[in-house]
Amino acid sequence: MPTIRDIAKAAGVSPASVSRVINNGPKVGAKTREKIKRIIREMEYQPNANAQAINMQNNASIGIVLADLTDPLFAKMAHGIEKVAAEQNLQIFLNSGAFDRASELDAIEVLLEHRYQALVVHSAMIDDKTLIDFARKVPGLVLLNRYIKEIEDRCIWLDDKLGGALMADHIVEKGHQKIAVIGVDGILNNTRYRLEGIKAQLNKYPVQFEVEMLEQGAATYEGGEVAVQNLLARGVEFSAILAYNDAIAIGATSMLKAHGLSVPKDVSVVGFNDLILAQCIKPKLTTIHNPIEEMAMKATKLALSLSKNSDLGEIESVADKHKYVPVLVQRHSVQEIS
Amino acid sequence: MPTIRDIAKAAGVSPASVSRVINNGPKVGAKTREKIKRIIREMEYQPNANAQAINMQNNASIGIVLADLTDPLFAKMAHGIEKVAAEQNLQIFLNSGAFDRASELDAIEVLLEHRYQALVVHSAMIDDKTLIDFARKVPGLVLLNRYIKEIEDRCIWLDDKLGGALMADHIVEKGHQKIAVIGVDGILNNTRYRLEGIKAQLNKYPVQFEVEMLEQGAATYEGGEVAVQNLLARGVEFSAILAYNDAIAIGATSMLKAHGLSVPKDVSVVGFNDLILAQCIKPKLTTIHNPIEEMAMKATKLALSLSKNSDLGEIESVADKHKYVPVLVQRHSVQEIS
DNA sequence: TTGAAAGCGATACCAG
DNA sequence: CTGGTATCGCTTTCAA
Repeated sequence: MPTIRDIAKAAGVSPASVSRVINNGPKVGAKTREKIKRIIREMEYQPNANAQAINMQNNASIGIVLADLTDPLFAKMAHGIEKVAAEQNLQIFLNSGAFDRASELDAIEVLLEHRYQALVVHSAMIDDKTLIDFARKVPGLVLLNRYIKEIEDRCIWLDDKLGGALMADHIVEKGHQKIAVIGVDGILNNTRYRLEGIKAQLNKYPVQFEVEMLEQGAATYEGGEVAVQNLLARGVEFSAILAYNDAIAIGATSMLKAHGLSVPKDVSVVGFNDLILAQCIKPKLTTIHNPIEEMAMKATKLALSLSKNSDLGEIESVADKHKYVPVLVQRHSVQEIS
Repeated sequence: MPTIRDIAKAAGVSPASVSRVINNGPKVGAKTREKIKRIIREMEYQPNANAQAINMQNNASIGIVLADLTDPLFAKMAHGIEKVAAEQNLQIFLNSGAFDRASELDAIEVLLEHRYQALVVHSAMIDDKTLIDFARKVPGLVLLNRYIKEIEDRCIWLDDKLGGALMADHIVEKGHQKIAVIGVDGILNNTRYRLEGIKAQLNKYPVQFEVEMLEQGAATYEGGEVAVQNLLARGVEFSAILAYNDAIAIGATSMLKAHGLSVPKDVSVVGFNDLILAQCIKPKLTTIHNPIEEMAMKATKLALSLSKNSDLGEIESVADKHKYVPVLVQRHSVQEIS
């Protein structure tokens, strides 16, 4: 693999000139430039990005950490990030954490060791304190889909509480009183906030939320199945289910059917996220739209601008610009009852 | 950000010793080692991976290029790669191509510039010739989900022709004669091979494949919808649909329903890939299982071993180890007719 | 066991 | 315009 010096030698110039050509710098004669370009092509020279990075004291591409590649929400996030990266002609380096604290930490650390200046982090398992430390240390680090008060100007998050309230509101308005909720295990705050939203909203009506109505499990199709199975096994009565996400909702639907219960006739179901999945099944799922792609784009832009210009004081209220609002999408999995 | 020299100074030793400690090298006294470690922790020193890479002439992590992050198959691939990366305690750097020749090329190029030695590439838009060139140049490059004869020892692929044959076989055995096929646009060979498999198998029966039975479109849910719409609009008669993938199959199913046609009563549908999606819908989709995760794991291991040991001659027949076989999964979207 | 010093591949300043 | 060269942060002989 030829180096810049090999090229220089072959072209009969100095490495300095070659470097100028590589970086489209000025101060190179037209013929010299052409000649160097030719040699570069002929020798199939490829600049060593590591050597470049070591000099420029930074890494131009943008680094991403995602909690879990198998989460379907991931595709939308990644897509959003990709969009703005493409716009700016930047590469993205993605390092996944596989839903495990140690590997999430590892992923961030590796990105830092490579000196990426703009970091978009979607962490599910790392505690607030550690993330705050990282954020303080790295000006271009932005947290996607997570809210931490102390560094809210570095977070892009969804108003999960509102999301929960939206679900509760809708289902109560449709006349439901016995409402089961399927949440997920883990330290994610999303689930906690959504639950809070649900409870708070329910309490505004003469509908109380009882703990036995809550089932926790995995955030997957299978998780939805077992949750319903447990609910049924425990003999709790319900005419509606509010699920933590679409996959759970769909798993729940399928298990209900297996038990002879039809959706929405016998049980209404509400999902969350509004992934494409929600529109593929019958009945089409009523769910909460999660603008995660926009959020990802925003996070990326923010990380990029912070990494370049760490002292650019934000004037506007952070909450206005960084908190995104979920909206209810009515489809056919909820039925009005008397 | 402290450098190795800062640490050395603070510890009153030479950078050489610090380097040895960082790399768990030998030849460092126990107390010296401890002292250095302490200082490293205190000063929050993080080695500069770029500087390391420049010296070691290579990049230990493994690089991945994926054609399109939004493809659901991607999650499974990524997961497979991730699994073996985690086993070996390696990081993965993913660079996505967004289904566009230029960005796929870019993605590979960037990875090469960073001197990643092990590369797993899932390219959909780059032509054979270019990929062959890359493969010749980079010993640790492996093509996932693609077959190129000239470099078949560097490819991990699915027997798409067999996949097509499996579909055809099953549907004909169930008594179908009028069989529509939904393929996809683009230069992917998968679709071509599957189609060949379908045709070849059909021809073994007294069932001819007619061009008007073929519809091409996007490899998505929406693609399936419009394909069915076109089929119907063109007035072609069919009792079965073989789809390029599950998403298309599901989109097709939904559009059929919209036209008052029920699956599998009026029309049988067969998908491809066997993603989780296939089991979430009603009726559960009969499809071809695609062992993409295993394939991804194999590709990763291969890339890793090639990058380390480029002259390790493979003894076994490549085709036996690199060609994966699809298998039919019968569920409920196909009905026997007389 | 330790340190001095020569690279690794590229950039950029300073002369010419 | 062009070239020499110090430098970036780290690894790795080679001596001591």
